[in-house]
Amino acid sequence: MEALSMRRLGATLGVDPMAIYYHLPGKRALIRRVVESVFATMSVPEDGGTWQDRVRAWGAAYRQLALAHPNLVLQIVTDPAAILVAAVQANEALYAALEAAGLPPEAVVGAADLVVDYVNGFALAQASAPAAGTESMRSLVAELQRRPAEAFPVQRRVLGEHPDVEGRDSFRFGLDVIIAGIEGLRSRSTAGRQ
Amino acid sequence: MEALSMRRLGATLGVDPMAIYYHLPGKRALIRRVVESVFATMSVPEDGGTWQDRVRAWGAAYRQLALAHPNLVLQIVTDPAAILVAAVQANEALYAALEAAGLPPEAVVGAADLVVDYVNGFALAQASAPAAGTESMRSLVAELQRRPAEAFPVQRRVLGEHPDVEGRDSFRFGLDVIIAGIEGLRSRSTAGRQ
DNA sequence: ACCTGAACACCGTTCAAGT
DNA sequence: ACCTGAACACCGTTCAAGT
Repeated sequence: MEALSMRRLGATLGVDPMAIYYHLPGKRALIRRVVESVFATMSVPEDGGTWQDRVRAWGAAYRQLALAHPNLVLQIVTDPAAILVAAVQANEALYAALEAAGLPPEAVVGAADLVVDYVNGFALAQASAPAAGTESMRSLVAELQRRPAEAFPVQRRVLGEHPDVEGRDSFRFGLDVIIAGIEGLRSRSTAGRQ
Repeated sequence: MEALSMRRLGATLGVDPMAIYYHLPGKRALIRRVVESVFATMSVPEDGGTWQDRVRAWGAAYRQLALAHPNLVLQIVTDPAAILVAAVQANEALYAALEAAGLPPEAVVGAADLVVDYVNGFALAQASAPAAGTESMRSLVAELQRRPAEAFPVQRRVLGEHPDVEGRDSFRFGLDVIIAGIEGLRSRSTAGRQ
């Protein structure tokens, strides 16, 4: 996706590449516009279900968006202004779900950042995964085998014992662990039970 | 840090830029070598303390490395082969800590991926933060004010009520929530208590 | 074995000029 | 108001050639 160059864009528009500079101040501005319009696309079902389900729904929506537009996450994470645009657009539903969990404001912010950072990290790892599927599990094992036999014993042991990693959804797994952690926060911060 | 170009590297080595191609097959190979040598630098104290402390120590070490070499995380996450090199190097200590927590192998893998994805997401967000300090909190508020007043009500409310976000370490906060979530996994997967 | 230099096919961005 | 074209200062990589 260096396919998006000013010159190529100009070419596919059948226009002199430099015409773009009349409409936008530069390439970063172009990317910000793309980010903005893609995130306007992200629809996460408001309300309905527990706050846990709403966080999961948010995660699923973000992930779907990242899958539909690989490299986009990279562009976002690379440009402070794009981060802002994306964050403001996407965070609303997430904040709402976490507020519904009964968290105090600073915990809502902290928990939302955690979820966003995780989801971005996951999306990036997945975007540049060698082959889809086992999410680089096989290649990790292969890399280990290329190293001296006595190195990295724990990874060898754990990965040697690994059962079918095929069948599991590691995104969902991570998100569920995070949600469990947030549940702990909740009981710590609320006086009674709710 | 597009400062690392083959031509510039050649120049600072006082050598024809193309001489590099005799030693390495291309720029990606160069970056992989850099990643490899930087990660060889990452030292996380083996043993000592609870598994929770060891996970925190690992997180702190990774974070320090990311702070010392901003853009590096971006290069890693951008190149499948670099991911492998970095993962194999860094994951050993993390796997060891999670194994010590008494998790079954597939949970060790899942939890390690979660921690790594979070830490990468955090590092990337921080690397391109506009101004250090509040971690883009101020600019998020500013961005909100540039939008129509009726938009994004939840974010306005929560961020309006936010107390001193200055004083808190949001990396540590997120990591602790994750650790709490992993503790939940543990009690679910072990027969007795340990 | 190691380095050089010219060349190729690209970039983003500027600036003066055209309609 | 909107587009063009030449130019500038870069990229990564190839390939034949030098020592």
